[in-house]
Formats: sequence, structure tokens, C-alpha cells
Amino acid sequence: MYTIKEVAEKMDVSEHTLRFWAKSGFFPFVKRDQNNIRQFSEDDLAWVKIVKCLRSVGTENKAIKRYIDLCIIGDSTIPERYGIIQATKLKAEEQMKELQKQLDLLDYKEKFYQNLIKNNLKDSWNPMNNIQLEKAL
Amino acid sequence: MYTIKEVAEKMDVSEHTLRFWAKSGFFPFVKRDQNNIRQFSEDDLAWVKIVKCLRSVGTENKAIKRYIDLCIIGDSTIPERYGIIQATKLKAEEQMKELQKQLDLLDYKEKFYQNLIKNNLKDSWNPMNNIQLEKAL
DNA sequence: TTTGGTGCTTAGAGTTACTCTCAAGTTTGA
DNA sequence: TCAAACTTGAGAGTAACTCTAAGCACCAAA
Repeated sequence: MYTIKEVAEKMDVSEHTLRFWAKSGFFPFVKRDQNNIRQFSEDDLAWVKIVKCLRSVGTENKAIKRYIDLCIIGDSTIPERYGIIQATKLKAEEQMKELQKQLDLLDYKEKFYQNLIKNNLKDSWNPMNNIQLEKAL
Repeated sequence: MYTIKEVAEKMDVSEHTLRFWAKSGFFPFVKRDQNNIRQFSEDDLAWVKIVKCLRSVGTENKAIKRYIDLCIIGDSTIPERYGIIQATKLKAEEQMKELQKQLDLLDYKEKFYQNLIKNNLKDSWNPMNNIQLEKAL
């Protein structure tokens, strides 16, 4: 059993966010002790994990709540949940491609500046000159 | 020369966002025609591209403005700009790893549901049963 | 026994980066 | 000439946190 603080550290999510998510109904099975303190089980950590996963690929909280609710309803919702996971995976793969593109651009920029520094900033008297160079790619 | 609508389509950024970015000072060289309509040049598109890149890896707008301002100042700021690009690239690489982790989890989940569907939902009488399975990974 | 640390709640303010609506002005095709 | 299609800036609205604060409970050390 873990306190909210321990979960925050373990899962790298802030306590504030965990409480916010809890209030949003993302952790329907977290128990409380006699002092009303949340006691996260290993099972609950798995819920945190999937919520974190869905959030990190841009799933809206409303849609996450929908997925959680489907899980609670039970096996009749398995096809819909499968669809959600498939769509989310596709979205994540798109993001992967997009991120790779941006990494390529950053890599180009990095080399561009390296070259500028290596050649000791000749032709550097005019700000616009630099901006012209900036436009590259 | 492109209107804001054309830029929006070409660069896949909404007109609203482009105006918001313009107001934030991200496109300091966009000219206007006699009716005050923005006229984006090819150079301006390059600025849109780098702004989009920085945003997509989570750079805050304040930091983007700083980078733009450094570009305008000129060559004396090249070392700082180089540092920013390097740091941004590192951050993007981290995000790549993180996204891959989440993709792995989604892939596991997908196979998990496929298996559930293939085996025709036996043992499915109890909602909790399903939740137990959900916790996997 | 008091003090410090941790945790709970509710409520509400603040933040970031959009996102959308709207009124007003301009241009253009039927 | 007039309606459709664009553009503009101002400003309201939204999502998802993020933080503060008040007020209370519990426990362990000094």
C-alpha cells in the first residue's frame, strides 16, 4: 500500500495531479484507511499507469473517464475498449513520426550553428543576414 | 506571398493559432498589404516552421519569444541560440523514449484485448474479474 | 504536552496556450 | 448591387493543471 506521496514519486506524477485525477474519477478503487487517507494498491498503480499513458499521448480527460467507466461496466465493453486502444496507438504512432521530423529539424539547426561557430561568425555585421540564415530548411 | 489561411493549410496550424503566435511576437517580419492583411513570405514560413517545432516539443511560448528575440539581436547571440537548440534536442530525444514506452504499453494492451476477444470472453461474469485483468503490466 | 510533519477536504484563484465568437471592414463574383 | 467569402482585433471561454489556504485529524519526537 502506498500513500499519495509515494505514488507521486514512484510514478512521477505530482500529488496535485493525482488528487485532480482522483476527483475526476480516474481511480475508482482506491481504498481509504480509518483516517480517510488514500491507500493505493499495486492494482491502483496500474490504473495510474494507464491514465498516465493515455494523457501523455493527448487523450482528453473526458475520454479517459469514458474508458475507465467502460472498464467498470465489464466485459460487454471489451470491443469498444479495444477500439479505443487501437485508435490511441495509431495516434501515438503518428506523434512518433511527427516528433522524428522535429528531431531532424533540430539536428539540422544544431549543425547549422556548429558550422557558424566553427567559421568564427564571418559576415555577421548585419542582423538581417543572420535572419536570412535562420530561415534555412 | 501567402494569406494566413494559406499558411494555416500549408503548415497545418490553425489560423487562430497563427494569429495568437503573431500577437506573441513570433513572426516579427510579416508584412501587411494596403488593407492590413498579413502577407507571409517564404522566409516567414521558415519562422512558422521553427516555432511549430519548438512548440511541439513542449517549449514554452516565453522561451520561444526569447529565441526569436535572440535571432533578431544578431550574431552575438549565436552561442546562446546554439545552447537552446542543443537542450531542445535533448528534451525531444527524452520524449521519444517516453513515447516509445507508452507505445509499448498500448501494444501490450491491444494484444491483451485481442486475446480476450479471440477466446470469446470466458470468465467474464464478474466486473471485478475484468478489472483484475486490466491491471496487467 | 506541545510541536512538527503528513495527510485529508473544499473552495477558489492563477496559469498556459490555445480556441472560439463576434462585429466591422474589404473584396469579388453573379 | 448585393451577398458570399475573407480578414482583422478584441475579448470571452476552455482544458488541465497548479497552487494556496483554511480547517481538521493523526502520530511521533522533544
